[in-house]
Amino acid sequence: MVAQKVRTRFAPSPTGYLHVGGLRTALYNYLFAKKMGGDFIIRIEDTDQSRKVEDAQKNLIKTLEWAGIIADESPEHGGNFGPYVQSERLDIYDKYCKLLLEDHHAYYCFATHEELDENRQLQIKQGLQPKYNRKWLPEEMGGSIPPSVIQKKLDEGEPYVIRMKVPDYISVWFEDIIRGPVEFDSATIDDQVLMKSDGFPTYHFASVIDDHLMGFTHIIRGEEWLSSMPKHLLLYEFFGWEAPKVAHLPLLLNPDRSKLSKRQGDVAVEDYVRKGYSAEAIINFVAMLGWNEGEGSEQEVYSMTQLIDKFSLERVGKAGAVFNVDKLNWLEKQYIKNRPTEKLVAVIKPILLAELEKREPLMPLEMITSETYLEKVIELMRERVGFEHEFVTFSSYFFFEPEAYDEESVKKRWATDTNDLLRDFASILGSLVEFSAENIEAHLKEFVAPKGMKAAVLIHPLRIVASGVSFGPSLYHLLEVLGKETVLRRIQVGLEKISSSV
RNA sequence: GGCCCCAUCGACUAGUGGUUAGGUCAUCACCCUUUCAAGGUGGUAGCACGGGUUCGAAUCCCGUUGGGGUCACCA
Repeated sequence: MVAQKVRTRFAPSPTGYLHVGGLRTALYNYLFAKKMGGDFIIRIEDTDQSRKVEDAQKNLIKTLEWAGIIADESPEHGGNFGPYVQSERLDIYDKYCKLLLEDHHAYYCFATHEELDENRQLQIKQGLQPKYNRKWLPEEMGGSIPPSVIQKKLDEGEPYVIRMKVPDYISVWFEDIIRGPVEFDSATIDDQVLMKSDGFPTYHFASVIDDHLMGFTHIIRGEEWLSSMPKHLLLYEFFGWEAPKVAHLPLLLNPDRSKLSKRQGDVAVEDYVRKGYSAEAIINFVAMLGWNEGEGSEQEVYSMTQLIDKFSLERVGKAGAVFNVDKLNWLEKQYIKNRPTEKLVAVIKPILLAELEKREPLMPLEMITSETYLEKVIELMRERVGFEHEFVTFSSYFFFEPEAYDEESVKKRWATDTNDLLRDFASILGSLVEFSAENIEAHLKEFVAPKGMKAAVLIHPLRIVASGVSFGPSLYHLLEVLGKETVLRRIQVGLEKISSSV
């Protein structure tokens, strides 16, 4: 037998942003499909019209693509199994629902919301599991409603839903790729609504039909679906279809181990994008939340290609994983450290240009926006920033004059003779022909030595007047990159501002 | 509450009967150093508990506890 081509799907509902948990589900589906040489498909589950959000579909797909998860078939790019939006497949669900009705696997239910609620309350009060009481189960299916009554209601145009009839006294068993065998008693399964009164199918019904029709070989989804698996299995059985293999992923957790939610931090991928995390770091991070290569591997940094190469569902863990931002931050730094300079230049330049819309530099515009200048800034800063945008925001003194001087540092580093020293050394700097780090260092040491002072007495004040802050790259290199003109100006300005405040 | 799933350092995890229980993040100390990073070295820290099975259990079985999910005309 020729193995069929693997097909997996990510099936979000267009109700808003892409959740990081959703990103991981999509990623695992994608990795598995690509690893197996198969296809990854995006399907939109918009059967709840009331929760539909404008543009959500577009944003979902856009965000996935930003992350590097490109679908082989999707509502945006088409494919041979469309339409890929469930609201465009209504006639299909109708057709299959009729089949179920004919085969007595489903029945009309005219119960009102009030009735259902009442019933539920009663059952809860009695300590029972809330379940539909099958009041509308027709005679021919073992219930008490004669066909004529149903027909009459139908003729009168009474609103109704269609429910599946869960067989009594059976047990539903399946093998989860991640969890192994799982078993349910049919007594615990409700007669799930298949078609809602607005004519739309429920998730359970639509996804089973689509998963079959679209030819998916593997269903990889969150653990929250595990308990509805038996319903889906029953539907496959009703239709006589072979069920796809399933894998239920462990959930992503808050630091307090509850299900990952807002309130305790950001859950939208877009939030992390906005903060400046890169696709590589987020994908890498999310991939490791629940999966690892095993076999003694100690690799932490994986590219998408490597992930595809190494991924396997068998190595996905069973327990929920806490979304720990510390490690994400560390990964982001790893990527910045190793990203090619020209790539960083390309990213930083637009950020700088945007900043230049808001702030006026004193340094020559051509200079600070030039590639060679940006390359130097990157060289000095790449091991000191946590995000790409920090090349501009965290070390803005490479582009703009310091607006203030860190008070505590001034207090700590300024002695009575500091201003004089600074002034004297400025004139030495002014006379330098070669304004290089080595040369600056040599002259500074020469200047300080005969006075019996340590270089630090000048180094720290110089850094503060040059940058406004007490931390940063090597002072000598900082000065070199800034250039003589800027350095002299900043010393001058710094002396004025600081002496007036000290 | 019923049903289902899960359980190794604070976090992510390696580990599938015999290991000084390993790695990474975080944390602490030291080194490097003009600062901040980066880097280096070292440290603190874990098998939830109780029973079995076995010569021997983190590993297998049962129970307890704890956590989570789910019980909608939402997905």
